[in-house]
Amino acid sequence: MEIKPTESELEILQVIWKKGQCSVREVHEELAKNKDAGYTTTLKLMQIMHDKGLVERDTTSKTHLYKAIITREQAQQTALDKIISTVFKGSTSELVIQALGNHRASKDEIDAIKNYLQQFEGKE
Amino acid sequence: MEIKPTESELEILQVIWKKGQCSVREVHEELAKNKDAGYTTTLKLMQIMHDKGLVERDTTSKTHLYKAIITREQAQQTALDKIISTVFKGSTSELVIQALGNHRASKDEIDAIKNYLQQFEGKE
DNA sequence: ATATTTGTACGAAGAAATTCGTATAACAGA
DNA sequence: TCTGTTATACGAATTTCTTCGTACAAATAT
Repeated sequence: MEIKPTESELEILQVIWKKGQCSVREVHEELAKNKDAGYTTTLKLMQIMHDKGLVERDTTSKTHLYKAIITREQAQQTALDKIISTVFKGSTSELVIQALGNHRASKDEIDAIKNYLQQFEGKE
Repeated sequence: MEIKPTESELEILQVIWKKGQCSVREVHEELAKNKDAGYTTTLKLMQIMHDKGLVERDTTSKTHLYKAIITREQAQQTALDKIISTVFKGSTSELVIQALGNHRASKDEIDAIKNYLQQFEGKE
């Protein structure tokens, strides 16, 4: 099963992931902070996402509540796989280095990564 | 100036980046290995890319030769920026860790990264 | 009770990306 | 020369994504 949320769907998923569960209204309010689109646009997108199986919803009360089916990790993986193969020639390390180099990762971030890499020590 | 190649444009750019310069035919043959689309489709896409300023071309001979204007690094950066903001909550380290964790980077890749991180030692 | 607000459903317009057919020019070989 | 091949140009159909208007049901307030 192919799960590749579109750009707009990803914006919506972000809100749902953050809140855990929410109504169209909540998602819309959140998006409205940065974007400018009508309420029914958000509604329609969420309905489509439901059709596609990206989200599930609780329709017991009038205001439906949406939850994500696809996890943030899955979406991250899909996104990574795609760009690693399309722009990084399949090289994970190139991606990592480019990410660290141009995004000026903070000391904390660098530390987190160094720490993470520790676990590979034994395998060398 | 916004430079965001589409999915198909990226596939084409990959070939051009690899070969440095090439004809529509060459790009098409390369794409045909994995994909199944007509020659004129590739041609049309490359013409559009030219209109958009993603590629430049030498039209002195009958067979036009295309070169990339946008560099692989630019495309990498654009792609990274996008996914870091849309699925990684703005966190570069999360992206790095996810990339290392799920792509089973090889020992060589891990080494390359560790090596790269050395340069941050002084800053700690 | 009835008017207003708040919600879903859904068709369809609009925009962007992709695909392809056809016309036509340049070239190469018989 | 004329025939087949290889190119580009370009209009247009298709598909996918996004946006919005309108209809109508449910809840709320007056």
